[in-house]
Amino acid sequence: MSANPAANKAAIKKQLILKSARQLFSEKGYSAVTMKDVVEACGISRGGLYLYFGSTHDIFVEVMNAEYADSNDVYISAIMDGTPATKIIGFFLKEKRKQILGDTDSLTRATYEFFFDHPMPADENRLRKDFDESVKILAKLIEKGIEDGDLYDVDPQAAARNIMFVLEGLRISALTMDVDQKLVNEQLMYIIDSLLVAS
Amino acid sequence: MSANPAANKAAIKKQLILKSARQLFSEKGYSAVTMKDVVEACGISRGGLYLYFGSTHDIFVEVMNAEYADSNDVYISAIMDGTPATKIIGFFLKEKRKQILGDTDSLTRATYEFFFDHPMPADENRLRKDFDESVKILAKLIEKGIEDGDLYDVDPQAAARNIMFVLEGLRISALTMDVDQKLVNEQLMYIIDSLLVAS
Amino acid sequence: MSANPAANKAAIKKQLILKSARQLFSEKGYSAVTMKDVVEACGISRGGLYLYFGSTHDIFVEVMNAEYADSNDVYISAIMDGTPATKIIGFFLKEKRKQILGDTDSLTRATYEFFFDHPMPADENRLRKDFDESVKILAKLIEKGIEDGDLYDVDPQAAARNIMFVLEGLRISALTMDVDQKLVNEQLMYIIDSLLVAS
Amino acid sequence: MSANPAANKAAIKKQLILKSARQLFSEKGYSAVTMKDVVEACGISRGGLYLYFGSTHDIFVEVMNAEYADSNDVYISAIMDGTPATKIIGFFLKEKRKQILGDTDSLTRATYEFFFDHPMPADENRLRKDFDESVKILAKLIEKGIEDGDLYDVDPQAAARNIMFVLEGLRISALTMDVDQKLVNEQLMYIIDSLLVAS
DNA sequence: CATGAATGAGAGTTCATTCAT
DNA sequence: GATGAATGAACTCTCATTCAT
Repeated sequence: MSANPAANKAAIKKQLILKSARQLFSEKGYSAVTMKDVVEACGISRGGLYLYFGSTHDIFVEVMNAEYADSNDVYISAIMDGTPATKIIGFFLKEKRKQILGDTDSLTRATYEFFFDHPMPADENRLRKDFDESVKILAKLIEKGIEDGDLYDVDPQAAARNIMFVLEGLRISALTMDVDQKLVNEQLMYIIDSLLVAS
Repeated sequence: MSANPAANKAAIKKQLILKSARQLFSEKGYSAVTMKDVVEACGISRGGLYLYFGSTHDIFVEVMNAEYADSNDVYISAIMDGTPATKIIGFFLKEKRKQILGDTDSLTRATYEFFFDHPMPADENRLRKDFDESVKILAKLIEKGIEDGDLYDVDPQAAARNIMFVLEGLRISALTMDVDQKLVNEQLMYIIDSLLVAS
Repeated sequence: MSANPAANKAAIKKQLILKSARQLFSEKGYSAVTMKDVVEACGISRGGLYLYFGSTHDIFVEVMNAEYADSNDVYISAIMDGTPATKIIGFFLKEKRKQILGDTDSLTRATYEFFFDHPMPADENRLRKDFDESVKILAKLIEKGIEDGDLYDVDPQAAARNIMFVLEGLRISALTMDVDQKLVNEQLMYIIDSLLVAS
Repeated sequence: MSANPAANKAAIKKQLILKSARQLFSEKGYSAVTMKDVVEACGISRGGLYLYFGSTHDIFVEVMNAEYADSNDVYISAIMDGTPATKIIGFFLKEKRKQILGDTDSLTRATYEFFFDHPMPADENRLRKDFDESVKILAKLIEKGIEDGDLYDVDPQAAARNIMFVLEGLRISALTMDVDQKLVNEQLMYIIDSLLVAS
């Protein structure tokens, strides 16, 4: 298929680097990872790495781009399928809960560190893009839920953002404050209770 | 006047170091600050710094301890004074808002970085202690507000934690996601609206 | 010619380092030699040295291993050749005498210092191994000398060790006590006189 | 008695320093001991130490002078008392044996290190002076032993030096080569056997 | 005299980055 | 393209030595 096998080989090598680097970033965060670490982790030569990436910054940008790729399509589909909005919101929160608690192997810490070091305006900011994407979907779900009479009549946008900020708060707290499962569960319950019309 | 002028002088020097270091931490975060940076910032000699602190870790711990000292007494007093709970909550949120937005000169980023590197159980964790302290006060205020008939009858503890997680979410987002004043305002409004009994 | 030129080059570099380091150790002893000294002595870069050796300890171990390599084979051969034991013992002592007196360029001091700092059990101890090796050969020579009727009938083992301790005593004394050639000669004579059957 | 109590106080302080320093030298050798070590060991002030000694070199010289003070008088007395020379030689060797094996708390290593760093001609050399002193006494004892018909008719001087070099060899070997009690005993026996006329 | 804070030189070590092969 | 040896800057930490009090 490929007209340029060499380019292909390069792409494969790049993927190898990114995979090893991702592992490192998830273990040590962003700033603690050195080019040397990456070289050792992927068994490539020192000079070789520089053919593909000039810095850990460049590597992380690509790792991050690969990471945050359209993981929200599933909720869109569910709406289309006619699944009740309340149920989908439940799924959504459960998914986020998993991310918050099972933080092994996640890039959360590295991503925060990266944006500490490289502040970026909202429209170029991967973290923000992801946040806004989730807000959009959540708002849509809440809107649907209100239409269905299952949820209180709140401002869907503001409510969605509110939920997302709580989740963001839980996420950073899980990384820094020894926040445990119980607290996360309580908050998810609280969120749902605030929205759900008592039946 | 002093019974021990030498100890006093040492204390003054320590304060000088802590002050310079605080500045650095607020500018560059925790892990980017080196002992060399501190030395240069406070104009003392290389070896001199080591007389007082053995590592940036040690310095930061002291900076942090000095920072998070009893900043919540004011709300307790206000309750005693008979100020309406709703009004105090307003003050409380306005204060947090200032911290979230005016993040120049704050240790937020450094503190997060520090706890990334040094995970600590809740009972030794300055960040968590501060969080819990705020929760306690907020819960008390909400309870009072409910008694006064100004607030909906929610679980004060969970509600307080919910608010704090939103604030925490706003805080990390302000540092990493280019979250602006408008969004913060919106969220504070949303919080208040969720609690306040329509008059 | 070489199947692995890169490894070869590395080996050459290592040899260069070891040669410069050996010079330093022989001049300054073991503990006074710093990594910086070695770097400057062999004209490579600071970081470069660390590619090959992690510490002066590591360097010295290799220097020492290279040094004390099978220097005693010659006596074995001589025995085989049928040279009289008494004559070989004479050679042996003359050789030791040269080492004791011409102590420029020797590792004696550095070796002593090294074992001061790194006490090692007999079976891992290069110095001891060398000592024991010499004892073995000397004992064999003495045994032969007794058989030939040239030497008194002493315990060859104990006598060999006795000679070696005298030599060791002369060695440390030459380094620390300004022991001169005359004294060394006297002692070698004394040793020989003690063994040799008067003809 | 003292006309100058101040000078006395100074002398006491000096003794305190020397005592602490001696301990250090016996533990860590000569060159590893720093002025800082001494300051900490004797609880004196940093500047205070410099009032008495300008360097570890100066301290060690005094420690050494105090150490090697006329410890051989006892043998002289014994000769006068009419104790048989052979018996006194036995005592002498037993004493040396104790020094060689029980090397805790001894300055042997430090002394060797010191003379590595500061080679000194025989007539200013404490170690050599001590050696020669022992030789003198031993020679006298051997001479007496020969007169008494207990010892073979050897050159007392050379024999005495021979014994001393064996002892010196055992001493350095005990420090560097894991030489044990058995070997030391063997050598002392060998020495005695070489001298003693079979009865 | 005595103190101990302060200085600054110097050693160890790690890595980003380059470059000859 | 790919390699990995080599460089040198940067940082950590320790001490001998001085000096104001």
